[in-house]
Amino acid sequence: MARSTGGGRPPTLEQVAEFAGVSRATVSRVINAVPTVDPSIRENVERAIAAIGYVPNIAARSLVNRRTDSVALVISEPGSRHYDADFLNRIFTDPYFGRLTAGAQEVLRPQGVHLVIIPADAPAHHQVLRYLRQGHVDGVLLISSHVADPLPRQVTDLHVPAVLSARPGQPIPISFVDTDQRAGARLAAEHLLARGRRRVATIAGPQDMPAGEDRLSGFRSALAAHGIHDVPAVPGDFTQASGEAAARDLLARHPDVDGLFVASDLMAVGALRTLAELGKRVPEDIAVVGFDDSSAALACRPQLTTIRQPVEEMAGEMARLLLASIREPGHLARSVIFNSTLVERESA
Amino acid sequence: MARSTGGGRPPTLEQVAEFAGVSRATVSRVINAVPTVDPSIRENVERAIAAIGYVPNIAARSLVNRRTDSVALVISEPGSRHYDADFLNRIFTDPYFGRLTAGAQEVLRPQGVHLVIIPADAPAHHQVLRYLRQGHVDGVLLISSHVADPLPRQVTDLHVPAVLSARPGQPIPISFVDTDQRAGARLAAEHLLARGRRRVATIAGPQDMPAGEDRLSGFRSALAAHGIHDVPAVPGDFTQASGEAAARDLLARHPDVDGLFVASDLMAVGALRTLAELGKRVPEDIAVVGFDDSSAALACRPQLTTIRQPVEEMAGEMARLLLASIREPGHLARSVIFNSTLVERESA
DNA sequence: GTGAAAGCGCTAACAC
DNA sequence: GTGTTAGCGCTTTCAC
Repeated sequence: MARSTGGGRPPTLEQVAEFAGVSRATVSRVINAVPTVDPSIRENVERAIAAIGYVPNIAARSLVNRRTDSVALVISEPGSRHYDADFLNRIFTDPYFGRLTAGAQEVLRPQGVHLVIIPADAPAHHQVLRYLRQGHVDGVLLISSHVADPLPRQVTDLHVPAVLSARPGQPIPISFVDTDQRAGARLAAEHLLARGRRRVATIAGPQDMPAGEDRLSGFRSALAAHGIHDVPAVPGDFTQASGEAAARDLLARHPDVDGLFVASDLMAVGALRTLAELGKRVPEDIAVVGFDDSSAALACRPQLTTIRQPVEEMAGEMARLLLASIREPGHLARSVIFNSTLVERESA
Repeated sequence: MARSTGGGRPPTLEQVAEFAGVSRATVSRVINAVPTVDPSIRENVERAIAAIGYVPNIAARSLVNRRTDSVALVISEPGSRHYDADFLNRIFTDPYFGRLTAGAQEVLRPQGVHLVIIPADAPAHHQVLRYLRQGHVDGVLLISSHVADPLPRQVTDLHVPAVLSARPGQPIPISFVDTDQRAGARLAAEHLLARGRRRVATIAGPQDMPAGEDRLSGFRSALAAHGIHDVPAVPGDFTQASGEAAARDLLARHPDVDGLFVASDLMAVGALRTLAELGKRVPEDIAVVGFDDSSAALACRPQLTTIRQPVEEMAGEMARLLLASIREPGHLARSVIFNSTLVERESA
């Protein structure tokens, strides 16, 4: 690490040893909390460390350890149709990623493991893979939601420990965490039916994402089980703007819809805006059910009835799985599926 | 780096040398693009690298180089009154950070420098400082907006190259980039006046942030220059929800306001929502000017007239300053101030 | 133009 | 319980 001031290099373990009048090995033991060190010597060394302001050099340490005590949260986007800026705007505009980060931090931080976030749109994939191969981090939490995203496979080919945030689009041997998306969509369908809605429709997610597919097919099959077979669907891309446009489109073609399932809260917020413009009352004229239970669900009017995914818990589990596979090489790929629940608020 | 599969360690430079029938030094020269290598040998070595799938071990390299070719974008939040989750929700809900990242990436990526994002709320400050001291990165782009944030000073004390995203709350010797906040606020004031508004008010930013202070004082002093001295102000915290509440508060106390300057677009979007609920037409009844020109300004109705900060360019400049101070140790702290401009849309 | 050799700062056997 | 020693994988003088 270059120092812009101070000229001198940072203190080394060697200097601490000299200062404390012990060997390097002993200092190393103190730093690594090896129990077999005489308490008085330990204390002596700790004083020396404090006096000198010593901090272990991570490069030297990880050269021998092969550990960096840090992991990356890589947010992948395979699409090439978006510019960098659009992608980043989407990330930093969707509360989902904040929840993910919070959940992961919760288990990583107490373990002293650093978390760094890396956005990876298609043009950056190469650089991100290089970052991972170079060994900057011990493992990766990979957020990838497109069926065609090549990154999950490329990351596993690197033999870097990794955990995926959702069922992989293609079958690859990698640990992942997910919710039962179809079951969540079924909850939404049944809630709308219970509210007496029969002319139901949906604003779906992108059909090139497993989550988008599953929520749509789950919704439809739940309705089919109740004899409702004709369910209009308009796809969005999980952004608020797309929800707004999709709702406009949907209502133009099916003005009599009285129940609406929207595959993400952000899109639902957009839909709510369109409905307000069209003079539709929610839930009286149209009941709306969202998906995620993100912060957006509470921030809008009326507040959204939605399908809650326990995102924080899921991210925590991802982190736990990752730590396990870092610490026990040879660890088998494992997957954990969470349940989603219906949160009833004002919109349905 | 632990490998979860494959058992074997990644190939080393030594193996490449053996494979190519040259010395380690030569392979190293090829990798580091040292010009004085015989072209045929170079090619030979490159073939060996490709055949073996060699990637330099970053720990070994940076142990001697003291470079990691990566920098951190640290987003700091000194407040202890917020939970982790609130902070992360704020970050991943405010388009500002995406623009910052995009702007920095634009200059870092072509240089082969990795960028990692690290959210740092108060309880994490200690861990982040440790991360920086350990030398995981060569420098840091520090996003800090609170006057009382101790992180900027702590980071400079580490002697890690750093660039701040705004004028530091306390004077410390650190490079920074900023816009002339007062001048921006003046543009807003003059625009409202030019629109014939005289009963103007403002929803200000937090007064413990220089940006919040400057936008308020700049707005007031511009109006004072035109003989308007009584300017109601209600503070928010730059979030949409706070803008909504502040507008409600403001209008309750000053129902006759006809011009409103809101210190961030996100708050302005919230204010717009309140105004709509109150049946106020924008801009007919109340003209509204935002600040930032974020993506939110375009996504709302009516679209926001706002003060544009060239955030991407600013972040790019931060990255350039940082690279300079990494590459030329002893580099003096430097600051760059950008101009803001008024973007006229529908709301004023 | 290329190779030999000496570290970079740390950890982990292995002796004592 | 502590010290000695041999590397970890790479870069970089310094000879040749």
